[in-house]
Amino acid sequence: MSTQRESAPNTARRNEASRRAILMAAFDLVGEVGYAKLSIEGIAARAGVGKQTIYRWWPSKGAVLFDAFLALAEGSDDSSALPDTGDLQADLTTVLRATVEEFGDPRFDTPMRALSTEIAHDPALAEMYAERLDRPMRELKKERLRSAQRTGELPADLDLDVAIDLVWGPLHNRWLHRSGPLTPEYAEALVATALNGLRHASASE
Amino acid sequence: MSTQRESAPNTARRNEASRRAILMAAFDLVGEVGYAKLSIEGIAARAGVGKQTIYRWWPSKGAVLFDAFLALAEGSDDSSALPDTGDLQADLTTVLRATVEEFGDPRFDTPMRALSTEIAHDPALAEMYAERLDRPMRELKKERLRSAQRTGELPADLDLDVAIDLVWGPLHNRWLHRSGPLTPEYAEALVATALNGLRHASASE
Amino acid sequence: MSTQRESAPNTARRNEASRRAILMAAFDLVGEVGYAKLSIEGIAARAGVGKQTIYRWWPSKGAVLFDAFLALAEGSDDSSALPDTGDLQADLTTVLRATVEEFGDPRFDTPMRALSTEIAHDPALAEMYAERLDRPMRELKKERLRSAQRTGELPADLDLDVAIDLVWGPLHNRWLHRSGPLTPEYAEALVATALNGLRHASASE
Amino acid sequence: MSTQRESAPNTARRNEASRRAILMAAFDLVGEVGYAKLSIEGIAARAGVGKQTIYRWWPSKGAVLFDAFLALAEGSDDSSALPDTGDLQADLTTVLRATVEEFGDPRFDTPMRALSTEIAHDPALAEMYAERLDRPMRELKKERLRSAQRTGELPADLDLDVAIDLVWGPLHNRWLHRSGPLTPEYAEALVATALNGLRHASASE
DNA sequence: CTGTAACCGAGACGGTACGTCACGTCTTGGT
DNA sequence: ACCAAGACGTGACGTACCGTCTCGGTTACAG
Repeated sequence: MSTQRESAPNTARRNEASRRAILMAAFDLVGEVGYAKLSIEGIAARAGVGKQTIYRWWPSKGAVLFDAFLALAEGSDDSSALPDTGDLQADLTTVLRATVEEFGDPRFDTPMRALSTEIAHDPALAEMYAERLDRPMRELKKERLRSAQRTGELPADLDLDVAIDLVWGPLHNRWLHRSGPLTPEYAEALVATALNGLRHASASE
Repeated sequence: MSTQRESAPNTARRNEASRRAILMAAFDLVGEVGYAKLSIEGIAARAGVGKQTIYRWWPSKGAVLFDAFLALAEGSDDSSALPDTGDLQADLTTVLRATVEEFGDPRFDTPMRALSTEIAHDPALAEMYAERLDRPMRELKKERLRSAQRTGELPADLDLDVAIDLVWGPLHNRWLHRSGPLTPEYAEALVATALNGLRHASASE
Repeated sequence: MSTQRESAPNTARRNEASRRAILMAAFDLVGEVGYAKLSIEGIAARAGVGKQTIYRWWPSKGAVLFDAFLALAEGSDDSSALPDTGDLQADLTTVLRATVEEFGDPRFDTPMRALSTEIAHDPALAEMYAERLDRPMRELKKERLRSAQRTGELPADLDLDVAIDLVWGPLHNRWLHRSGPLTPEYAEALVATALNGLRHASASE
Repeated sequence: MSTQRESAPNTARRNEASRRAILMAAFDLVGEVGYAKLSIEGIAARAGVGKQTIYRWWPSKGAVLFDAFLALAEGSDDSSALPDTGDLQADLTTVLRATVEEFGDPRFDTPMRALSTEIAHDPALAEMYAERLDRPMRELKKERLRSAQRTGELPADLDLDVAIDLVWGPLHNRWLHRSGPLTPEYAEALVATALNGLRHASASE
């Protein structure tokens, strides 16, 4: 017996060139005109492709964009581990400072923002995002924290998911909602405070 | 000196009934059909109002929705202070647990999500949000933290903005991106870890 | 009590310039590209009008074309009577020869053909055609035949509808189906044979 | 010598089952959904055939339909002669009454209408129609008229093409354009008037 | 107490994009 | 080689809303 999906298109016959052109067009366009003005028609036109070819393979504008990100992520060396000098606070600060810088680059800011908000509205997309993009990155972060647990820098019983949320959550939040300036200093303060806790905030010095 | 907007409509002549009908229709509709399918035409029809009446007073769909929230917030007793029993961790846990519950209510979830993502794309709206909705709530939170500083529960030199981000950021983040289960236990762990810091996470017990 | 048509658009607010531009564009286009390749989009583009403006006022491509003909017919002096020299055969021959010539003109042939076949498929359109275009012309023809009845050229008890069909039907038929050459000679033979009957076909000479 | 069409497919290898399925599907579908909504895709799907198999053998939708008619006509006994009792008027009345009845049957009306209008727009098709379907029927009619010429019922110098047009043209016209009721009485009046001529219309009695 | 001007509902308008359908061409794999 | 299946680029469909623009009707201030 085989898994029988209703009228699922035959992936074997798929045109790889069109697929790539669509993904590239989607990524480029979202950076140029923003997510709100991104249209399937626009993507199709830019990619030199029929609209139906998009509708055949993706359920929504957001799904296309997501795949575009995925292709990009898989193409890059995102699989590289976080720095591990033995000094957790220094390493985290380095990473968050880099993230701050990345957020400041419009070429990343616009499409990332689009993906973030699209995910907020589409649970199916959120699931895909969690599985394919968030989980691998989260695993890298966990690895660094586990290393810190091994050296005794962090307690062994620390809930790593909470820990990661505590360090990266506020940063992502401030970026997405523009609820405050996104500076290297903020990244430093965040790491320091998260590591030491509110009660001992000045202990880092 | 007064800010002179070009051909600004005369607020005095404004029809209050229409304004309220529009705000109510916007809020109701966003809960029924979601933000993406919310349309000015739909709001106008539901409110029994001409489209022009909306375009006359609001620059965008998001602005209408924002005003709808504002009206709701001002109508409620959101201005009440956070609980202050003298035990900061207990009080914050109470507050975050309530927030978790609120996020679980679809009547709040859908419109709030809409506002959140709209803000992410519209800096002007973000500014309004920061000013009119976020700042007052943040002030209440700061007040509670200052109280804790006075009693010595928190260091006097703690950066309260970072502190607030550290406690509420991860929660809001997990809600918006559905990056994990939103449970009371998570709220508790968050408060405990944030207060004690990652290095001393088990010190709260 | 008033006649309550369901969601009928308010004719009063109608833009007359757009209406005329649409009609003209439709007529021109059908002559240029033929009925099969005539599209609402094309008409709208040529007329400088939104598609919705067409859909708002006409139920179908054929209805637009029909109105275009109607406007043309009303604009011209089609209301002029048929010639009446006292010699019925001569007069009918004159008229049919003119019709043959008209059918040979591509500027009339293409759109007329389009209207004719559209009518064949759409009973509602057929009704409109019968009422607005065919009936007036038929009345003019009847008038000429009645005059012949008065002078004794035709019997008083002749069924004029059958008579008209007999004279014009074959011509229209041969034109539409291209079932034979459309010549002045054919027009002459037709009139002679119809007037004298098959049994006495040579009696006209 | 044979007419050599460029890259004509090898008729020998043709799948007869597919051909018949296509023709049947085309005929059935045109009766079900009408000519306008008849599509190659629909025919292919209904016939269980690839689209290419249709495009390989027919140049257009109309050509398929025409072949479907042809197959039907050749399958039936349309080659039978018209009745010849010696009374021309009676015989023609019988034939036209039968035709009137046929036109009233939706199973014939819809596809016939489709073919008729398609012919009006496509000269190539018209030529095929004239050759393959119209000419044989016209020959049968002429045969009956020649018989009447032999018995002296009709003049020997009568133009038979004009005569046939005069009798059948008005009927076909009224059917196609719905320009009046299609009744047995109309058939009778038509025959009588055509035979006797307008000038002696009452002479048949 | 009465213009008159702004606001109001309604909705037509020129547009853009939607998501679907069918076109005619093409490629793949099976017989 | 022909066939079924169906992906492809193309283009039109008919619908939904966009934001702008009259159109009368109705307030509410100004002369």
